Order: sequence, then structure tokens, then C-alpha cells
Amino acid sequence: MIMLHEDGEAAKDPARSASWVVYVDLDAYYVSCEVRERPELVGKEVIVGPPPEGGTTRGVVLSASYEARRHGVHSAMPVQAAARLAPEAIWIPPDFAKYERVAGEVRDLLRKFSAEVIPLSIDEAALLLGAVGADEARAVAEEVQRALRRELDLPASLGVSTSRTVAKMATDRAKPGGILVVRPLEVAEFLAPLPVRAIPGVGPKTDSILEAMGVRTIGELAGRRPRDLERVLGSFGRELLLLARGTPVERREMESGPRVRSSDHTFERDSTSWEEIVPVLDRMGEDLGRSLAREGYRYGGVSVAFRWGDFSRSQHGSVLPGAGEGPAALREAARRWGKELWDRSGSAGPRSVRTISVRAERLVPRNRRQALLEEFEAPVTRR
DNA sequence: TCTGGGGTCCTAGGACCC
DNA sequence: TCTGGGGTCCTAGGACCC
Repeated sequence: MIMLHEDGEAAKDPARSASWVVYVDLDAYYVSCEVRERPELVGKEVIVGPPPEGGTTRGVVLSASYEARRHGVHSAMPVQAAARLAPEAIWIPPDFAKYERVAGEVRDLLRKFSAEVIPLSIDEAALLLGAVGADEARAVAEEVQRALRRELDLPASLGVSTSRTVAKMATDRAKPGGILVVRPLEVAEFLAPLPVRAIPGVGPKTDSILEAMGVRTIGELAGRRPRDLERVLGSFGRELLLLARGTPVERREMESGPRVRSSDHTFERDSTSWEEIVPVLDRMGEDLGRSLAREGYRYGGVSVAFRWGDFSRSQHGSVLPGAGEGPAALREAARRWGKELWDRSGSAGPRSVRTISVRAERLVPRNRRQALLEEFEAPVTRR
């Protein structure tokens, strides 16, 4: 988009020269993975999540069929609340290995349509098409949608535009099962009536900050001065304004490979005793260390976080002097940081721990010998 | 209605260096 | 005595996403 003013051809026909993105979002993904194996569930109220039997489960809904959503059920809702809204719903415990496997099949399929497929989550991906025309981009989206349905029996919504952010927002507007194309010159017009909350990255906090400024829609956002937005939202404010005015900045490409790996455990009942916490911490550290070793990763930092009974969070950890590896070292680190966190909290009176998180950070593939040397020795030896 | 588990990115403040 | 300006790294916390 920035090139438009420098490139005469582009200025005449931005829709042709712009680089197009097809954004794919699988509808009610976990539910769809289950339903395609059990056709008798088609059209039923289906919820993937820990079944609420007994009334003690602390879990949340992971995915709900559109039939269940009609009752107000949505993902991240506590299962008890969902069970009250949709008492007839069929509950299916999650099978993440299955969802990962199917996601792999989806990516394989998408690569037939573009050499550049960027997986953005287990159920979303962006296909970069380069400088095709709007019509061609739409045709690709239609093909992708048909292929997903025909070959994998998965419903999907697709958004087509010249930036990833707008393509994603178009996808949200196309749900469920639709395709929406937004051409470059239509971007500002498409966005204007939408609430600011529709922008990826704008959550409840940012929403209320903007509302306090009298900004509810993206159109209203577009009329604000950059200075005013930057004052309350920092650099994000500037990004929002550019988007609202129709020229979004593309986020830089993430380097591939995970940066952190973490493991969480929530107690059935909040724990108030260190004796009860230690064995959990140990097990989590070991399991995490083992699975990282299996995947071939070393880690350059470890941290532990507690979510307290009041849902606030504290975290503690540090980078390691070298790359760590294996279950024993991770267990020791987890225990050390957990203990510090626990002792530190003592001064604030007795507290209860709801959830424990153990994280390994600065992951490095084990076979990247050279990279390891650079990453861990260069800062010390330089100068 | 009381809120899982797995991630990403950004920012503030302090330490430290030149 | 008083003392700049720029940079990077680290830790903790927070917002957000699926």
C-alpha cells in the first residue's frame, strides 16, 4: 500500500498490484473435528470441553457448535454456565492429539494453493498470494473452501484482502461458512462502522480506554489525532489509527519455531500448603523437561508463576548462564523459583494458589550448535 | 457465571556499558 | 563538585489471542 504513490501502475489499479492475502478460519474447529467422525452429531448442540458432571469441574468450554451457540454458549465460558444455558448439549472431552493431526492435514491442503502459508493458530492460517487480482484472490478462496469441505469435511470461513489484519477482520464478518472480499479502496469504508473491539489486539482494556475518549467505532477512531491516541495507547495507538484510515501496517514476520513452552496445573481446590505444591511443581518441571528433550529443544531460562485464589498472578524466574536441558535441571529450577515465589508472598499474609505455571523460555533447537555459541557466549566475549 | 491451558507481544524500570 | 546521552539486557507485569 505504501508503494502506491511511488508506482504509477499501482496508483492506477491498486487492486491488481497489491499483495493479496486469503485468511482461513475453520469454523468451530474442535467440534468440527469430532462431528466429521460422528455424522449423527451434525446439526446437534455439541460442546467440546470437560463434561460438567457432578458440578465440580473448573474447566471452560473449548468449542461449541453453532447450534449450542444459539443458547449463548461460547468458548472460554465456564462449563457450569454452559451446562445451564444448554442442558441438552452433548459434551465431548477434548482430544488435542487429534486436533493437531487434523491441523497438519489442513496445512498440507493449504500449501497446494500457495507457497507461502502462515499458520497462525491451530485453526487459522494466512495464504499469501502476491500480486494477483481481486477476482483471482476470490477464486482461490472459493477453491480452498470447497477443498476443505470435500477432502477434509471441515467448514471454514475466509477473508480476502491486501493486509492480514483486514483479511482476518473480513473472515470474522464472513462467519460461519462465508467468504468476504475487501478491496484496497474499500478498506476504510468496510472498517468504519465496526466497533473498535473488532480489531485484533483490541481487548476489554483498550476498548474501555477508547470508549472513555468517546471512540466506539473504527470510523470514530479514524478522526482522532495521532498524538492523542499515542498518549493513551503508546505505539499501538499509532498502529490503530493507520488501520482505521485504511492503511494498516503489517506486523513483522515471526521467526518460526516456538519461543517458550509452558505447562499449567489448576488445583481442584486452591492450595494453601507448600507441601502440597512441591510435588506438583516437581512433576511439572520433569514432564516439561522431558517433552522438550524429546522434541530436541534446550532452554535458556526458566520461570514459575502462581495464579492466586483472587486470580491475581505473580511470576519469578531468570535466564540461565548456559543452555539447560533435561528433566532434572528443569525440576530443580522450577522448585527453586516456586519456593522463592511462595516465601515472598508470605509477607502479604496467607495466600492460596489456584494455578501453577512452569515455563521454559528462550528455546533453542539442540542441533543448532553454532547458534548456541553465538547466543550464549558472544555477549560475554565481545569487547 | 467465577474464570483452562497454551501461546505472543509490549512496556517500565533498573543494571550496566561506552 | 556535578555529571550527558545512547544503547542493551534482564525481570516483572500486563494485554491479548485461540
